[in-house]
Amino acid sequence: MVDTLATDVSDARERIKAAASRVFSTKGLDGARMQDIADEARINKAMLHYYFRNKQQLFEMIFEELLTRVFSALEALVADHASFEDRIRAFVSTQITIISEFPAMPLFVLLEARKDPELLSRKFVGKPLDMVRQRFSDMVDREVSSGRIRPVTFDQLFINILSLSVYPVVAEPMIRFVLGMESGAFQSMIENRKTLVADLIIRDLNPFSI
Amino acid sequence: MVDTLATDVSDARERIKAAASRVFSTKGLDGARMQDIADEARINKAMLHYYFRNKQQLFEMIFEELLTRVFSALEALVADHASFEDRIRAFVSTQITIISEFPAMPLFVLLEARKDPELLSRKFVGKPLDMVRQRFSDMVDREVSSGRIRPVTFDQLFINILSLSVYPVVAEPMIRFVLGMESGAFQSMIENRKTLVADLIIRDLNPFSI
DNA sequence: GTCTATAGGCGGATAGAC
DNA sequence: GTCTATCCGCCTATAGAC
Repeated sequence: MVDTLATDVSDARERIKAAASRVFSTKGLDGARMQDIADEARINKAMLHYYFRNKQQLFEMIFEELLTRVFSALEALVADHASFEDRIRAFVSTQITIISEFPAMPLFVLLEARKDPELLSRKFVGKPLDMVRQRFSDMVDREVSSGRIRPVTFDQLFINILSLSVYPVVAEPMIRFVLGMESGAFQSMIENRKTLVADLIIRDLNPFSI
Repeated sequence: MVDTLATDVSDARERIKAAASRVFSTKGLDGARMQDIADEARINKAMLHYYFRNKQQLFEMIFEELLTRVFSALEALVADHASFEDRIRAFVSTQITIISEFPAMPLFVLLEARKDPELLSRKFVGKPLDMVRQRFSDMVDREVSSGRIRPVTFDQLFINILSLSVYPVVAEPMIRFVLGMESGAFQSMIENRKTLVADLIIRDLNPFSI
């Protein structure tokens, strides 16, 4: 076992990061207790400060790693040579899968980004985000000008896809409360959305719709 | 001035509630400082404890009032005698307007609801939520069976409307970062969505779409 | 590297004068 | 009702033994 990329659960450092992901993403930065993270990682509280100088530094590391995963999903939009439709289907499905793993993650990311508006740009300078956006934006424009989809702005299309994919997972407590859903029903509803959302988006882009 | 319903800003109690709304909804329950709320309300910290026994009680009052406003918007869905389409348009527009006033509110509502899963049901028992849902659900079913809209489940329709309306406002920091938007551009984009989202939903319900 | 014990401070809450 | 001063617990962080 010399796989340096694999997450080694026996490694304290990796256990801490996994524990911190869970605790931060459910309780937020302020609500999280170093003791909670230590317990979750089956480690002494003092060891947290041995591996990571302080809470803020631990948080920023987790923050960055979570977002890197999310952003890398964007590459499904430009990476391979699939059709426009298939790219959207892949993106929706990936996005829902990732968010489902840490459903509260967008909550704390957005809360912290609001408290510290520079956080995002501080952590993600020089990442290939602009390029991905540009390429997907161009792709949308090509589809529009060739008449394969109806005229839409890239921005609104992107926001629609993200909203329909991410929000339902994040808003689980509210949705289950308002619609009176059990946990199982909620989960299969989310599962359905991996295709349902893509269907909606594709249908909406059809140039021959009303 | 004997209007007991109007919010009297000279009344300390009302100033505190307004201040607490702002502070809680931007910093969350744990991140909010009683001192911040006191400053924002231009009042002494001790007075907070005079008017509201403790932080938790102040929080629960704000929580309940914010959610009551959101839920009451649901009544746009069933209240008057407008057409199905107009009800959806009214609901989308109202929802975006309310959320825009306290954009971070869903963040802290959802975060707290996750930390304390009983919170929602504890605070909202006996409210006319079930009735509104039932009436709107029936309405959807009638539209479907009469062939005026294509077959959809009420649940997924509701979730789509909510996601498209609420999430973009909530996710402002992320959207502006990824799409490189200035504050002004973002706001007019949101304003556009008041009709754009309704258009999308209505178009999607058309039984003669592809 | 691991752990115990403890420092140190922040922030919620209260006492008590006015 | 309003304010100052202060208490006290909780939680981050570190010192220091092993």
